[in-house]
Amino acid sequence: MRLVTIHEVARNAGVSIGTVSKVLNNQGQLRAETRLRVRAAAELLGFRPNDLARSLHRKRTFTIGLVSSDRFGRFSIPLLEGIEDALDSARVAVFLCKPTDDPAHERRHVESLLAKRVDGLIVTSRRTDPRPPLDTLGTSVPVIYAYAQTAGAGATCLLADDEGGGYLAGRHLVGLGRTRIAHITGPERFAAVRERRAGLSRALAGAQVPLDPRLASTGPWSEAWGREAVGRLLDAGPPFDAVFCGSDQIARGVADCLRERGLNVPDDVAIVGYDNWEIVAAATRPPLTTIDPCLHELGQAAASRLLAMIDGDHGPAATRHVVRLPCRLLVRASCGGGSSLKTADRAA
Amino acid sequence: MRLVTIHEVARNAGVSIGTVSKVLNNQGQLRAETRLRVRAAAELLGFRPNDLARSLHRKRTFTIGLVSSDRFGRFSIPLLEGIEDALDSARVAVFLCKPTDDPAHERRHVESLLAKRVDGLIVTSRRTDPRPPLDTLGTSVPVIYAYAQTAGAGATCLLADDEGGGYLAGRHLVGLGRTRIAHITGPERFAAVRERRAGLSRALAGAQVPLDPRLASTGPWSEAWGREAVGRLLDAGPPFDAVFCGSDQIARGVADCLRERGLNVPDDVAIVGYDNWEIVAAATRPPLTTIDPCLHELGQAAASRLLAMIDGDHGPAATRHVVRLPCRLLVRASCGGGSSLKTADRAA
DNA sequence: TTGTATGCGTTATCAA
DNA sequence: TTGATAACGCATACAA
Repeated sequence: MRLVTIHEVARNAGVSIGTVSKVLNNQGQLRAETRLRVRAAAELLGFRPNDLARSLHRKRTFTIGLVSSDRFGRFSIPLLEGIEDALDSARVAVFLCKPTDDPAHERRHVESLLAKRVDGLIVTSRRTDPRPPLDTLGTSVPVIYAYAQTAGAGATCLLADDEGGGYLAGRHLVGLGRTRIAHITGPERFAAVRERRAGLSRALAGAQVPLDPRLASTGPWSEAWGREAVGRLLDAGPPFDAVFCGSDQIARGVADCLRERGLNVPDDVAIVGYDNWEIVAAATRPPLTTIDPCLHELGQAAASRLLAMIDGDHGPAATRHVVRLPCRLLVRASCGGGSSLKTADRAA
Repeated sequence: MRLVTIHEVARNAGVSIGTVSKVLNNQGQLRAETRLRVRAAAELLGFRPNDLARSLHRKRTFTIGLVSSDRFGRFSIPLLEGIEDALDSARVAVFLCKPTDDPAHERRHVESLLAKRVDGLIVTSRRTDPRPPLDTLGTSVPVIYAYAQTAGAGATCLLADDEGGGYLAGRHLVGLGRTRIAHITGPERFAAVRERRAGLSRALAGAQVPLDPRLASTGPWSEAWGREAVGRLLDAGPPFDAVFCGSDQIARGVADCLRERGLNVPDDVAIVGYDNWEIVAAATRPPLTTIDPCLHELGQAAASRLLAMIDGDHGPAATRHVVRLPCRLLVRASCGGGSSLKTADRAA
């Protein structure tokens, strides 16, 4: 597949390659007729410039690398789409790297991306807990952590505001008049678990609603855990009129168990989930009011920021820089009140 | 971030760039001592060859482009991972393109990928129904369709064997002694729906078990549809002792409804799902026996095949070439029998 | 055994 | 207004 070069266009148009280059890049002072002739030739021959040669000369490739620790999961998709969204309008392409938690493997990937002279790197993860800093092998490529965090100095990290998310959920529930709020969530070791709880606490404290520790339980991120935990509360715990769940999956388990025990959601118990994992949240009976971490926006923000860094705006240079992006409350039916499908509310 | 070039390595080692190149590529006849010295210099300076320059010279970039119609979905993830898997060992990187169903947009993406001189293209989709052929803009880059299909001549398409999947499900159910098998699936317009049904029919026919048309219903790909459809059958249909579902989501709805109506799965009714969407299939009560379309393997196969095409093996040249990859039956608890978690069975 | 020179496909700087 | 020509960073045939 021998591709046509600028030389052939030049010959065909009866000009020099310099002229062709100028025409194609809209530069210099050229006769209009010449421009037309060159364009015609390029069109005719199906000329498409070679970005390799181009990038070799300019100092940019208009590509970036995406390296993920952990594996791809459902969180990756909105993130990815957000990233592509922002990058696409800037006409930059992204190299995808199969995620892995093996440092040696990651290193090889970075090596390869660097060899391809990517303009920047985005690091993503499934978890929001700190990971070791990405080894950029002595280079100074701009790096941004999206939905990932590292303890390294000078790192720019974009995260969802878990504390704010917890706050939104709590405020919504107390606003609805609920006062006995249970909290069923994931393993304590997740930063997200602790932060969301902090947000919930803040909201309840602000409304003088107590947070009963007997109504809080941590366990696996699963439906089964949601069923089990709420079942235990029903059997042996103090009464409650709402449950804030650590994930939509847990919330789903909670909703199923409550229904099977003859309780009505939201009349007897209101539920707020987390993640806005559409396919689960919308299929739950009743559909879940949930906290949307806005991963698409997070991806966009990360990409935009990276582009800015590439363009020389190194921001607060060499300063650790963690940004928390606001979550959104998405109201469905599981809390009653607004049966409006898309009422949104931003964190303070 | 001025990167060190081969010239600086040469100067540092006191040799010419030609010598450096030879050392780094293990070519020519060089004194061992020279090799060592050059390697040391390269190491010291942190030299990493510029793939752009390299690719400009060789006729390969060791990159491929992934273009998807439709949007990313959960099917994309295993497919993607499979692709990366195979590509990674061949040290080729992949450009990801934000999926879209807009032809103009797609064209722009291809344009950009071609400019970057990708060695090949993989087209993926969410649906298995034919899509318009990818416009490669007059070039002859190798293209392969993975979990996607096109009517164009000379296209190589890799698909999951839906007919075989339906057959596996049917054979499993009749093997378990079920004789009144319902089929609740997605919209008729999906090729996958029709083919899986064909496979089911073949299996039942082979066992002289009738396929009662009153027990077949098509509708949306949703849990709600699963509940509704099986509910209707319970209310007004002929009796049945098994349900083959078009997706794990539908199967989940079916399982939930049956349980709520007081029926036991698998004792009263056995269920086979489709997709092996782990997070749904495993969380269902009881966990779903399901057909795994083996998307990871499909991705791997597509990538390997593309690599072969790139290496000059154009296969049955200019011949339409559709390959169906076998599905796998994954036994969990929803059919009873094997409570073994991972019994696998390949399609004939 | 090593160095020189040319090409890969562009862009950009000068001359003309 | 246009045309040579030198980078860009590397590979390689050929010369030394």
